[in-house]
Amino acid sequence: MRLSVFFMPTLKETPSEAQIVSHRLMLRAGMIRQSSAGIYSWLPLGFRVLKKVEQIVREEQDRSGAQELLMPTVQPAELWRESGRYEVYGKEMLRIVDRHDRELLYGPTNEELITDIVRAYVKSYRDLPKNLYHIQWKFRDEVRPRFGVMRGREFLMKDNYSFDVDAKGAKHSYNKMFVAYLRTFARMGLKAIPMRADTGPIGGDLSHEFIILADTGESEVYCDVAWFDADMARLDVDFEQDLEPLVQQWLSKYAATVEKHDPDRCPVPPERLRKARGIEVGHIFYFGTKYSKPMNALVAGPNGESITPEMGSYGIGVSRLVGAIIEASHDENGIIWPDSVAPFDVGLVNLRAGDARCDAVSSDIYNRLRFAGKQVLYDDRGESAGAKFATMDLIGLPWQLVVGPRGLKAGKVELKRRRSGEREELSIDAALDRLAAPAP
RNA sequence: CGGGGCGUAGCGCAGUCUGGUAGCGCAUCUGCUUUGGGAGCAGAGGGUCGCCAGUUCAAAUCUGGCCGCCCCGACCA
Repeated sequence: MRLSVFFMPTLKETPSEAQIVSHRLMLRAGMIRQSSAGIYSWLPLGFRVLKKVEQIVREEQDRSGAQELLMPTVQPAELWRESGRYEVYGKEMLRIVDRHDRELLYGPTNEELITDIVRAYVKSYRDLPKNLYHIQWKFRDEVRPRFGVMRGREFLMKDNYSFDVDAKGAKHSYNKMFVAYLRTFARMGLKAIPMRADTGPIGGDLSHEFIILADTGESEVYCDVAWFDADMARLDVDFEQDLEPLVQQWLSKYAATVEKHDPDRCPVPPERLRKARGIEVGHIFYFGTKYSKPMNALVAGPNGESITPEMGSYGIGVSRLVGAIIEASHDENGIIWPDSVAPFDVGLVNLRAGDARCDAVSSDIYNRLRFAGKQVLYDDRGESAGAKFATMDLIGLPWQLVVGPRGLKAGKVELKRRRSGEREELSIDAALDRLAAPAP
């Protein structure tokens, strides 16, 4: 993409409403635009990141054996009356009346809808287990939306729902998501710590929140110092094996949200315990028959008896993750995208747009990189060098490839790694080879 | 919902107290000169001062009502 035509309205100054760094940087980089409180448009740069985050979530869900479907944003009130949540949910749920005076709602979550689907078709214990998910926009009419996409009213969420014949099966489904979540966040370069969590109004007795430590986080948490240098490397596991030992191994390092932390019963000695703040990016629940029972979602058992499936639900805040990644990865000059979610792989900077040689070389590099499968943002504008570098640093692409007249005299270009700031003078071919290689 | 703040050009702000032709910086447009870390000069365009009433010869400015946004708290799969 040529920057001269790309719709990326960057700002030199920080809009006054933005309080935290991720919100400020998303506005300055032209990633989002607020439409009303807690509701945003995703502009091209931001949308590219959102789609990459979504795709990683999708791939790891699929890898775990979950199946993707898509449920609507608007749901009938009657399903929520069946579960009893229509009255309970309160003003946070956006309620709508259609032209026939039928009561609808904009879905804040989908337990009722998925349970309705499953009960319609799943009639035998042999059809279980099932784990179905979708990635869909949700609306929760938060009392006080804030922090940009971190606490919006409309937000993109991956939510899935497991149905098992018994508690043992449900625990396995839970563990599969636990491992899938560790993999998902690790791929985004995040350290998301699984913490014992309150189950809240969703009910149930087993729940973990995946939390990224950050001073701007809204959750108060306690954890073992061991987490601070824990390696969150990806786990290559067979999801069908017994995952309980692995999960327990991860849970052996203490971490809990403030609601679940009991100072008198904490297993971690005080000198090893840290109080911190964090951003919740995922939450998994096992809640048994809380929905299957009132909604009468029954399957036949081996002896013809009725079995009420054991359920769990598992959420990842996809749009929130975009902000959370920035909170976790930035410097004073701007965003530093992890390679896996960067909106482009390479920023190509033509320092002297209009100069025949610089234009020709830049254009050639641009094409060669694109044919090699790289996503390239080519700054072909006639701006000053300082403005170009500032823009590139702000939007935080993993690599910057700089073409300028001074370097070209020696046949060299400069390759800069955004994360480390390391710069190298290389021949054009060497620079292209370096970019073709897997990231360090 | 309680407390506080703000609303003036795309962004950041001054002007409001003390009523008298709507300003500054950045951004945008034109021209020339520039270009290795947010360039210079010259010129130009852009605002029903959130909305509605009221007071006044005259309202961005005073009064009342409404709307929106932000912050603290309560709230929060």
